[in-house]
Amino acid sequence: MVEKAGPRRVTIVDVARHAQVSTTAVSKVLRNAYGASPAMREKVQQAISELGFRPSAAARGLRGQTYTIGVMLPELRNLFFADILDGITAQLGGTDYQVLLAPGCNGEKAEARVMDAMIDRSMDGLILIAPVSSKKRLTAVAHTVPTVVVGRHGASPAYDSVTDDDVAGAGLVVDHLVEHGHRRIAHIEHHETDPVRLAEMPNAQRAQGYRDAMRAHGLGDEIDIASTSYTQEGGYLGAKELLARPQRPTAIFAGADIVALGAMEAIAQAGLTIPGDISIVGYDNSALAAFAPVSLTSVDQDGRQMGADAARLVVSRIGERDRRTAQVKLSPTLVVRRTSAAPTGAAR
Amino acid sequence: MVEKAGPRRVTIVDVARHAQVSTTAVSKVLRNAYGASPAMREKVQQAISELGFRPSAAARGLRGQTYTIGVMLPELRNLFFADILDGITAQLGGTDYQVLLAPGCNGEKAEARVMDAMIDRSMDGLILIAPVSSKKRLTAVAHTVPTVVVGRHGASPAYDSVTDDDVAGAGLVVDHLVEHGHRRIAHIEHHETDPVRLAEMPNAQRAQGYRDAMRAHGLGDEIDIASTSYTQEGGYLGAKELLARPQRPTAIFAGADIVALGAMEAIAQAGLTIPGDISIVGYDNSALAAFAPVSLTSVDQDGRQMGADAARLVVSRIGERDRRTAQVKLSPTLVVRRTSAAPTGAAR
DNA sequence: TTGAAAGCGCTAACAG
DNA sequence: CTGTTAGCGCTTTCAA
Repeated sequence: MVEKAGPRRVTIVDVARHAQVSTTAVSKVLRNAYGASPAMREKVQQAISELGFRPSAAARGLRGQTYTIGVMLPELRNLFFADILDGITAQLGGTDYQVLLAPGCNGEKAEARVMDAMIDRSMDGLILIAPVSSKKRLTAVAHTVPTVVVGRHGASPAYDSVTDDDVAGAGLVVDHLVEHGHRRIAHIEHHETDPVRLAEMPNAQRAQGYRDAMRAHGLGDEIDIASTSYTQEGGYLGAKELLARPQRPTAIFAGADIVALGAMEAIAQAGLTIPGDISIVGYDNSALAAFAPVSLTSVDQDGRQMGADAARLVVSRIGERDRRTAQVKLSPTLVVRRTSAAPTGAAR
Repeated sequence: MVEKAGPRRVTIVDVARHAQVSTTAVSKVLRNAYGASPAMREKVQQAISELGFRPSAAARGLRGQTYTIGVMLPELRNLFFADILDGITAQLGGTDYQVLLAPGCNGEKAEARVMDAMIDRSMDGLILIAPVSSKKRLTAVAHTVPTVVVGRHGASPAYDSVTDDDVAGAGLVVDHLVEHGHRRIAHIEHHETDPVRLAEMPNAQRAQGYRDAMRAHGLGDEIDIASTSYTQEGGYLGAKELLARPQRPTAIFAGADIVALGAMEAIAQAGLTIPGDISIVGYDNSALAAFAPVSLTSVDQDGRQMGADAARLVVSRIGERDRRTAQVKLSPTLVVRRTSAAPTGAAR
């Protein structure tokens, strides 16, 4: 039998009556606010636990905070995002804040819908991970609610940002491959045309870092980019394209681990071996890259740290909305595994 | 410069004034409720879009619905859950409901915290994916808010449930391996002692299905189970244990894809090849299993369908809270890839 | 069909 | 330090 709806929820009024104090007192205890004697706190706490009272976030949201942080991320299948989330939840673990995330925010339209939904629900702060929305849109959102943007370059006066140095990361990859004697190093990038995003999105920065590093090594003529997307399919198609060149590359730098996986599929289909015939390096050092059967050389971004920084910043901004914005920039490292090695004589 | 907080949000009162009607009328239009003429609807809709009004979910939650469905799932790294989520969002795409999920709910304590958080936020319905909480707890939650439990066997009068036939899935695996001539087929299970969970959790059902199928093939004496956990590490340790047997198995049935990955690592470390020396089969057919370098034979559960069913049920229960509970049970299929084959003479 | 008015549970002025 | 009271933005009786 399903009950029609249990006994009415315990409210702050019930607690106040039970503790023989005013609702204000209860409210103050709830928020650890100033102006409540230890004795009063004690009494109220006891009443709260005796009645099993839990404050309604909806009601709180109408006046004050909801103690909710919204996290928007492009997709759940990218395991790197899970690291960021771990960092966020770890940082917020001891606080009263609850993290909620919205799935399926790929594309500008879906992002708008999600950001609106979070604002409608009176969330106290937003952490936007690798958003593709226009800067104008992000700025508008940040003016409405404390916001931290993760994984997008360029300082904003409206929101804090946490990024990894993608130019340096791409440089690490090229350096590593050149050290092993590679010269024909190709890159698979996420296609980008919008000028703002060309400057701000990590994918564009990685492509730029690749170009810079190639030139720094005197390999400007060898620059070869397949422009697809940061998906498994994009990696597959990009690698197909690169393998069809008259002189195929001896190494491919994929802009993301998932792209590297697609590329590995294409390479296997072409009957080539990794790293015998061709080396491949990814980006993100997601859990995937570490899996034994994959063992992908990749750039590590310390997603946990990025998440922790983002959480710290958003809480700080909730407390002080008009402090100047901060830009946190972390340094990547290269994790060498089995997919990269010196080119063989034949391929060379 | 960060603005102190933009101009006050547009409220239902502003809309009513602008459209020259009552707030009641606006509320009715918002909810598509009975009792508003087409002309009135028209006027109100226009005012809403002119002012860019968006209803506050916090305020709505105080009286009516919040149009929010909460999804709780054990972890983000299991890609199978992403499929379920896709099904949920696809099903809810056309409706007014917004899906929000809470990360990091591993363990009974974390689950309790998350379920409470969702109830505190007046969510209209909950979808709990593979929860480990006690049945009593789940029942209590379901009495408070419409709830659908996914991936847990056993009917409840309090909540609807969506499961996949795990006994049948395990049977498919054993059948497949036996057909290829395997006899020493081992299993890595998620350790379970709680009697209720032994009957309800998918992991226990899979182990049971494995035992049943082995006996059905007259291989009762060959039953060999390593009891660890459904994690990559659990797979690694489980495989190590199985490989150390005097007579090592020729095939391992891992209870989940992630477990299979850990096992593959242990197998590679032992200098054995897959499927030459040992076949391995996973469960979930997650995106991971399909990756070229992994190419894992696995049981497919159609997570999208499970998610869609769960979403449909929760919406239906929001509309009709005291209808009898439903149990949806889907049938799994086996996807054969490169990690399973006939045992070689030597190993046999 | 429409609107006035009374809350939902909580917070924040303000008074005592 | 404590309590009274007026809303927050919406939904929902209940009259008109």
